[in-house]
Amino acid sequence: MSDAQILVVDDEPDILSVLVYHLSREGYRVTTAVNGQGALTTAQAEQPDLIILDLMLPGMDGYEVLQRLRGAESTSSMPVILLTARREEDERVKGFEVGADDYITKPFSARELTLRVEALLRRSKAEPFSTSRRVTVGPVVLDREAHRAFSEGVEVDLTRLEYRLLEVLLERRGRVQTRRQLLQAVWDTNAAIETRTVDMHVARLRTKLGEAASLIETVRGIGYRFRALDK
Amino acid sequence: MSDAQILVVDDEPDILSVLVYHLSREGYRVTTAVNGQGALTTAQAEQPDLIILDLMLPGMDGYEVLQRLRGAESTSSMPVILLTARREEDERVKGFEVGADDYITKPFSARELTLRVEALLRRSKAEPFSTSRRVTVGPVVLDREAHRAFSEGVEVDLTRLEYRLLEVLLERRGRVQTRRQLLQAVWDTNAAIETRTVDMHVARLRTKLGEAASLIETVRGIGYRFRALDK
DNA sequence: AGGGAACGTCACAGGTTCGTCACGGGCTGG
DNA sequence: CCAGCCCGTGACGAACCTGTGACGTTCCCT
Repeated sequence: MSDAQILVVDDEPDILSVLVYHLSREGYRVTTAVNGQGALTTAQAEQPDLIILDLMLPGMDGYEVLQRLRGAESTSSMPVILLTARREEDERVKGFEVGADDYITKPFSARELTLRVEALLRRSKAEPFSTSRRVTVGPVVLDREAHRAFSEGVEVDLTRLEYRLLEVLLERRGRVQTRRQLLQAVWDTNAAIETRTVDMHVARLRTKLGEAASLIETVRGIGYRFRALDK
Repeated sequence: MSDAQILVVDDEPDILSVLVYHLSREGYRVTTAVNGQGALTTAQAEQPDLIILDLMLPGMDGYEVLQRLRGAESTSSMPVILLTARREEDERVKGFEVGADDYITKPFSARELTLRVEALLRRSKAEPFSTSRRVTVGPVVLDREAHRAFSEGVEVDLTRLEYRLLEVLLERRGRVQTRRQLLQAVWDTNAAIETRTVDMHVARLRTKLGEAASLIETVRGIGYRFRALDK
């Protein structure tokens, strides 16, 4: 269904071949790398549309690869799915903070894999957010020029922080945002604020959004996510 | 679809050629410049309908180019799209304050590019404010030729600054204006004035406008906005 | 089912922002 | 030179915003 190119990074031959098999069968062009260094080089050279990255790699681990990807201009916005073992689940927070777009826990089913891949590719094709004057996500509309927000057609009166919080959640819709990430994005850099404060503002925002409140989903143990409603 | 002329300013040959290619394909006449000085000269000489300006330029950077464009009569109202590297969220604010109309972050897609170009050309084709002799927004009327203002049919006696402030707010109606932006627009270039002074003038203006005062909305923590009452 | 951790909600104090008043300096026209 | 109007600024109270502790509720794991 698609001719997108996907870079798969894993040092275990078994897993690698399973991934390649399923993705190829779905019609994706697949490139592989077996360590961090190779991943970085290939990402840079081939400019894939998506990267699937195992956390456990010999030498440079997945976090470091991800961090370096995010640091380089030409790869900073590439969608990345992290691949983790079940026992590494606690690590998810760390992964999201470094900039992962999604997670898959081993063992995974073929269906789960392709679902996530499709979702992420679809999203990255959506119109970019940062420069849009007017943003619409389901019943929620943001007029960034006027600095106004609407929910189901009616204007909602948001404070500065609430507005900014909504803006960030919309901009990264579909992706979980940890409390720390939200703090960093909404409150200016390293503010000395309790992460629980984020909860409070999410609650206030939800109240004001009315029916649309449920679009802000709580991801237990991690943070919050605005449900992606891509066409 | 259009025979508009676009000036593209970028010093990187790769990006420049990509831009030229896509824009030409859409039917635009494209002119190029590779540095700030050339951009200013060409903008002056060719009077393009739109300028796409990279922020990072050798010598004079994009901000300075933009500032000079805005300073010169013949180029002051040209629509400008800034081209920036990802990452710099802060730069966006700076850019808008200097007078950018839109932003595109690198890397960008062809679709994003043409969408923004079209949107901006469409917008600038709407009746330009600067040449209207008489402006009517709801109950407020500005006779720019006679330099007189009316609210609900009765003339209101405004001082020079009050008139200019109202003019700027009307010109950018619907959009939030920060105190700094208002200072820049109303008080000519970098006056050393407290931003709180703006509040005072808004207050005076509101008093004189009578019932229409509520059309000037306060956006807490940001600035002011004249409510948009389109036709 | 029980217990604990994570999350939602409430209330409130402190801080910030804004509207307004008052005042003085500066400019202008007579 | 004077009166009158503009205009910038400090002061202050009111309204609003916001961070936090406390407590209730939900969820998950064992």
